[in-house]
Amino acid sequence: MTRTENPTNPQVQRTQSLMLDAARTLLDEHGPEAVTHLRVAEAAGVARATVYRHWPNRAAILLDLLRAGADLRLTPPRADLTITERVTAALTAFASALNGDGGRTLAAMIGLAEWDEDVFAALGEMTAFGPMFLNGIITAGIEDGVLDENTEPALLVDRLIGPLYFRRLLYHDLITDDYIANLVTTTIEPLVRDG
Amino acid sequence: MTRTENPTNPQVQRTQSLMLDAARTLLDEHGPEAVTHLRVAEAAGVARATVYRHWPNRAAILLDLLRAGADLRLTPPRADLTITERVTAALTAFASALNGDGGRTLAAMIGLAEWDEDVFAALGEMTAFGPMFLNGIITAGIEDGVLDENTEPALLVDRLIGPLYFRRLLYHDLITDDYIANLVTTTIEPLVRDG
DNA sequence: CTAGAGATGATACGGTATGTCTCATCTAAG
DNA sequence: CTTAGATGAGACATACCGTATCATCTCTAG
Repeated sequence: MTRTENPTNPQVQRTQSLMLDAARTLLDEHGPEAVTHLRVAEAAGVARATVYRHWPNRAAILLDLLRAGADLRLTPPRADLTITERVTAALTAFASALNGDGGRTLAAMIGLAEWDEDVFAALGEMTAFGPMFLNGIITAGIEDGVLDENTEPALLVDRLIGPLYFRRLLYHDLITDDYIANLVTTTIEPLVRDG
Repeated sequence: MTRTENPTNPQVQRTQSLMLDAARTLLDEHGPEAVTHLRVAEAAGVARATVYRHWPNRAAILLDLLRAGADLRLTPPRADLTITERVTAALTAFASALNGDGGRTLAAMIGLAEWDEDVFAALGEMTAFGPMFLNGIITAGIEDGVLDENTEPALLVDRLIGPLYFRRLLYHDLITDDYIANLVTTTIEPLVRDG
């Protein structure tokens, strides 16, 4: 088995792209256990040996797949919005990722991360940005005197994001705008100075 | 393959218990993918055919395993406690389940439930009791006039339990009493009448 | 206690997946 | 055009899977 080494080679990029697309479809439709060298090769129209040349084992395929799923893009918070509006915007972007393919990917990662530290690390990278982003909004709110000064940003982030994960992962619910609005109102409002 | 039929037979109970113990160890140590007929048979000191006689496929083994993990026992809420104390007690019991083997079982189920509706149903059964229990405490609090009358019990349950799942599943954190205390205080206090 | 029903152990079998290897063919770049 | 490198096709040994058979063991009815 000669390993593939040159990532700039367009031939390599093309076959790798084919395989990753096939692997992603397999993951979405049948779960992590379906992502196997044989099935990826068949789905991608590629020789089985080629899949082995790119990834020595199944975990490596999944890792590449999961890392690519970490494309949560949040627009910077606009200064002209209230703290409630800024938090709502962040959670809405977050929820749309959870409602889409990101939710399934996340569920798969949670199941794997418990026994695979590489997946756990990838899970950390993938999910770190959202909470960090929210933390920034909250910290700014405290410094600006808009939020109660005794607020613990980290805990508040958990209290805002936790319910979204909870509903998505355990009930397979879609997160609606109404849900986010109620969550933000009940969670943030008591912390807003005066009001 | 002659299927095993009589569950009262002590011989059946003994071998089944051996196999389930072995399967649980495999699940805890190596994850759901390690729970296979062959490995269960080897670990249990049982013939491979016997494992097939009890469960036709791997999903069936996992289901029996996961269902057995749903033994969350909560003591009835005591009337002499405040609403905060009652919620804290419930969350503490809940957290200790998450901190123990229940956390890994839950992570495994979340990963599987996305693509297996039987596991999803089992997940629902397993996790329904905690929220229902909390919901009862909260509803009683509202009826007694202790909590704000505009409180939505279902959302409040999400806001209390969601953060626990979030920290356990995504960060592999142990849930401490301090964390629960802070969570309950910040979440419940604004809803308590007068105070 | 004994006889019979049922459960298990041991083993065999075909089918399939896995991981590696070889070599012919194809593609990209000088 | 030439050549290094990547892929396709297939072979190969190994391992796992699901099923079947039959002897042996265990429980229970009588």
